[in-house]
Amino acid sequence: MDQPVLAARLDCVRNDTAAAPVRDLSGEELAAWGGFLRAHAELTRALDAELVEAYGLPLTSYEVLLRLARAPAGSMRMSDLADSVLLSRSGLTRLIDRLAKTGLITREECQTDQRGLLAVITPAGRQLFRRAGRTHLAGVRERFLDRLSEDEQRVLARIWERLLS
Amino acid sequence: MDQPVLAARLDCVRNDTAAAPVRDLSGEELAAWGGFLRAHAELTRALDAELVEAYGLPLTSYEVLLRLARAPAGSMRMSDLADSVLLSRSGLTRLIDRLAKTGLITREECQTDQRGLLAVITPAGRQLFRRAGRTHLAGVRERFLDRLSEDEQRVLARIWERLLS
DNA sequence: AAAGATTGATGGATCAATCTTG
DNA sequence: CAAGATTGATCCATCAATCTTT
Repeated sequence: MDQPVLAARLDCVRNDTAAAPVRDLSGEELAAWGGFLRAHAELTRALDAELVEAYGLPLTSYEVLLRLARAPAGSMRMSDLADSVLLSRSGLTRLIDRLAKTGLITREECQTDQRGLLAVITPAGRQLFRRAGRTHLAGVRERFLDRLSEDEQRVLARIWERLLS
Repeated sequence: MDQPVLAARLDCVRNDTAAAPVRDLSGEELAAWGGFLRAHAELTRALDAELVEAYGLPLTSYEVLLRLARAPAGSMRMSDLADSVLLSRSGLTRLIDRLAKTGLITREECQTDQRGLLAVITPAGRQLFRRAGRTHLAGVRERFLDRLSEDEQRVLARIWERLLS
């Protein structure tokens, strides 16, 4: 059908036969960066599989339940929720659709602003969250936290804070 | 249509009204783990967008070009390639389809084993890889490596190695 | 039968366009 | 018109089933 994207892009970058001034990653740099990518991939894959296996609940859905369970009145505006779980608006809309279909979440109108909608966690949602939380926390501890010293945890926290600022 | 997954799963975990013996994450633990997730999400999102914007080349495709460019003869078996970029077999098949359609990769039969196929990077693929590599490395340095001390890089490398073993 | 690769069905995410309310 | 949310089209990944070669 299409495929024009790459072809088009190739045209705009003609003629750079000049030498490449790119220093490759050093061994240490590669270990720091590549390991980061690989560790994330393996951890999230394992944790997601674990939750799906035990409760049919993917990791992203768990994150949504987590935010709502922590929020006052168990509810949040759709936009805020989307931001907090790093999902697009439309992505969250459809995720909430799914969670609502299984009764873990309901939608409520927002009193102060008729445009807004609230996602609210149901009692069933809270119950599943509590159970899944046990599994999930155990997994995070076993695969991640328990393999780090307190010192290393502090170093990591400092690093993430710097990267995200 | 269906939705039976969650409902079914809820049934199998009846009756755990007992107290939850789950200690929540401490502040430091949360910072180490949550920051890890968040940093990964933001970094890969930005790096992917950068490559797509400049070359129409998503990050996963770039990774494939990288592996092939480094491999002897610019070629790898489909299975090995799939493993090395952490993709399922079928996922890789379709990704190679796309890359072949734009001329960055070709498929070749494997001489020693008629079952196998080789993915081979083309000259056009190498050229795009070189260009995209500059962009990508610069991005990784700017957003990640340059914000870490050498010491921190070493600590990270040690941690990833431990997590992945 | 097992291994390598592909295909069909489906899940889950995105962007762009749209609808409603402020 | 701007903001909140949803819908339509599409992209990218997975699992399960299949086909070929060993």
